[in-house]
Amino acid sequence: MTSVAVTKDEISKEENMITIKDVARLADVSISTVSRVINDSKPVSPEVRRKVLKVIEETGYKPNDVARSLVTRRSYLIGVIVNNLAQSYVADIVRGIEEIGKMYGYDILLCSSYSSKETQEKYLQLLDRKQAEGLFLVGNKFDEKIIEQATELNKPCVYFTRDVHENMNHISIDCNSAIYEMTKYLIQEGHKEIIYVSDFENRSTVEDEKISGYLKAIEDNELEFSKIYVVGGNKHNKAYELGETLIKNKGEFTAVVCSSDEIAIGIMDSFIDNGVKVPEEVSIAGFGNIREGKFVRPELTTIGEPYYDVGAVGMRMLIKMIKGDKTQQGLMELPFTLEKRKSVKTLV
Amino acid sequence: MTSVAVTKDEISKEENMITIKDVARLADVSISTVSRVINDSKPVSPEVRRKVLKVIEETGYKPNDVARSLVTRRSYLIGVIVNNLAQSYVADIVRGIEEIGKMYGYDILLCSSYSSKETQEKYLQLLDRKQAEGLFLVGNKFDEKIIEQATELNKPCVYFTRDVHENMNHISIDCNSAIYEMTKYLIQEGHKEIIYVSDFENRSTVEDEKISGYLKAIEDNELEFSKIYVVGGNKHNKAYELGETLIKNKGEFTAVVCSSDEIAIGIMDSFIDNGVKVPEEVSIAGFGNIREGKFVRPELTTIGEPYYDVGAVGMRMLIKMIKGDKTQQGLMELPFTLEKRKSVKTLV
DNA sequence: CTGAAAGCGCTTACAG
DNA sequence: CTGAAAGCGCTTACAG
Repeated sequence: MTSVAVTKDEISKEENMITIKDVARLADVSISTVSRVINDSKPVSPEVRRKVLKVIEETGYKPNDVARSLVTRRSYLIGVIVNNLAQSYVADIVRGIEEIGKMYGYDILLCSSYSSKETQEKYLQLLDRKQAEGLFLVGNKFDEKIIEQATELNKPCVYFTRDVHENMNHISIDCNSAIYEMTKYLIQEGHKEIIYVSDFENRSTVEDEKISGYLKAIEDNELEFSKIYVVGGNKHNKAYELGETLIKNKGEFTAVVCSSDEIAIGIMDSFIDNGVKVPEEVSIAGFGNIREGKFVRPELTTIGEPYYDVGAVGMRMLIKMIKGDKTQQGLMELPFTLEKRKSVKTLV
Repeated sequence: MTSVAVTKDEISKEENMITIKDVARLADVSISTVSRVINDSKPVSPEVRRKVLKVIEETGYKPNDVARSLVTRRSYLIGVIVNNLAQSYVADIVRGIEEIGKMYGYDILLCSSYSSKETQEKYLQLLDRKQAEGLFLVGNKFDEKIIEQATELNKPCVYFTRDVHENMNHISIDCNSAIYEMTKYLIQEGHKEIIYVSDFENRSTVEDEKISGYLKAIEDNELEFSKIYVVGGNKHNKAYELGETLIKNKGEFTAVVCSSDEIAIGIMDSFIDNGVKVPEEVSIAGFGNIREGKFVRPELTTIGEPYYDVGAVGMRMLIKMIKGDKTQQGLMELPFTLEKRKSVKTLV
C-alpha cells in the first residue's frame, strides 16, 4: 500500500465549504452574531464585529444564498423568457432589465424559448420551482394559454410584446402615433402616394394600431391614395417576394411604410436586386430600428424604440410590484424616435 | 367597522405556498413517502403513489427547488458571464449552452459585464454565493485577475475568448488555419498582393496565431509581397480611418484579409464612401461571420465559426466536469467554414 | 449587545 | 414498502 501525502489545500478543494457555524466557532461567538455582522441587521459591539470580520476574511467565508433564500423566502431571481435572444432588440431589453436589477440585487434567470409553447410552459414551471420573484416575457406574441399560465403563477409579470392583452403589464412605445408620425413625415417630404405593408403572420393588437395610425395620417393630410399590402409568413423571404409584386405596380406609389424593419429590408433588397432604385424611385421606411438597418445601403429610415429604457422601466415596475405596490400595474408608453436616414427621398 | 368577505381563493393568493408537509397530511402518509414519489427515488406501493399523486394534482403542489438545493447541494445553476450580449455571436453561443443545459436540467444565470472588471468580480462572487455549479466566460479578452478569481472559485469553468491562457478550458476554431485558408483562397483567386489588418486593441494570443497563419500562407505560396497593418482602438471607427490611409496605397494590394468582420466592414465602408469599388478594385475578407456581414453590400466573405456548436460543446464539457470527469479539460477546436460571398473578386 | 432555539422545505440514512 | 428523525446553512423572534 502506498500512502499519498494530502495537503490541507487539496482537501479544501474537494469538500471545503466553510459555513456560518465554522465562522462562529473560530470567532468564538454564536451564529446569530455572525449572521448579524454579515447582514448588518442588528447592532453588534465593535470588538465582536472586528473579530468576526477577521475570521471571515481569513477563511474566505461566503454566505450560502440558497440557505438564506429558504428562510427569507426571497430568491432575488427574476425569470426572463425570451423568444429569440438573437434579435438585437431583445439583447437591449435584457440589458435594461439586468442593469436595473443589479442595482437592487436581482439576478436574471435566462430562458430562451424560440417561440415554442412547450418550452415556455416548462420554463414557467421551472421558474416557479426556483422561486423566481417575478418574470418578463419578451417576444412578438405569446399564446393565450401561456399568458394564462404565467398569470396563474401569481407572480409579478411584465410583458414586452406586440400583442397586448387586457390586464397585461406592458411597456412599449405608442405604435399608433409612431406610424402616424412616420407617414406624416413622408407626406411632408412630398410623398402623396404612400402604401403600407402590414405583417400578417404576426397580426396582433399592435398591428391594428399601426394600420390605423397610417390611415389617420393619410386622412388628416387629405391624401387621396392609400393602400395596404400584407406579407404572409416568414418575414425576410416573404417580404422579398412581396417586393417583386410591388415592382409590377411601381408607378402606383412613391413611398412604402413597413410594419417592421425586417419587412422593409426584405422589400428593399428585392427592389435593389431588380433594378429599382431606393430611394431615387421609391422611398422605404421601417419600424423597430434593428441593427441591420444601419448596415443596409441605403441606411434605413425607421422608428426607434428605446429598448434599453423599455427594459429598465419594466424592471423598475416589476420591483415595485414585488414590493407590493399594486398601483404600478398597467400599460406604459415611452417616447419613440424618428430615425431619418437615407432610404427616404425628399420630393419637394 | 366594516367586515370584508375574504374567499379561500384570495387567501391562497396571499400566502399560499403548499408544502410537502401539507401533501403528506392530506394524503395521510409521511413526508418521506411524498418525497419518494416526487423524485421516484425509492419504491412506493401503487396505491400509496396514486393517493399522493392525487393530492399533488388537487393542490397543485410544486416542490421548492431552493429547499431541495440546500440539502442535495445541487443548484443546477450555471453562470454565464458575457461581455456584450448584443453581439450576435454571443447570443448564438448562449443558445448552444442553454439548449444542451436544458437537456440535463441546468439553468442559466445570465451576467452581462460589458467588459467591466468590477462587474465581473461582483458576478463571480454572486455566482459563488448562489452556488452555481459551473461557469462560462464569453468575451474577447478577460483580465488576468478575473481569470484568477474565476479559477479560485474551484468550479468547472469554460472560456469562449480570443485570449487563451494556459490551463484554460477553451473552445473555438483553429484560427491559425482559418486565416491560412482564407489567405490561400485569395491566392487561388489570383491575388498576389494581399495585406493583413490586425486588431491591435485586442491583441491576444489568438491574434498572434492569425498573423502567423497569414504569413505562412504567403510563404507556402511563394508570394513576394506581404504587409501587416494595425488598427488602433474602437473597431468600426478606427477601421474606417485606416481605410482612408489604405486608399493612399491603393495600388499596393488587391486584397485585404481582416482580423475581424467589424474591421472588414469598417474598411469596406470607408472604401465605398471614397469611391473605391469593392470588390472590383479591392477584395476584402473578414473573420467571424457576424450577422451584419450579410447585410452589407457587397456581402462579406468571411470565416464562419459554429457558435451554436461551440456553446453546445462547451456545455457538454462543463457537465462532464461537474460530474467529476477530469479528462475533459483543455482546449477543443471545432471546424470552421469559409463563407465565400461577394466581397472577393476572382482575378484569374 | 448576545445566545439558544426554532424553523424555512426539503432529502436521506436508519430502523422496522 | 414506510416513517421518524436528523440535518442542509441560514435568519429571527425570544429571552436575557
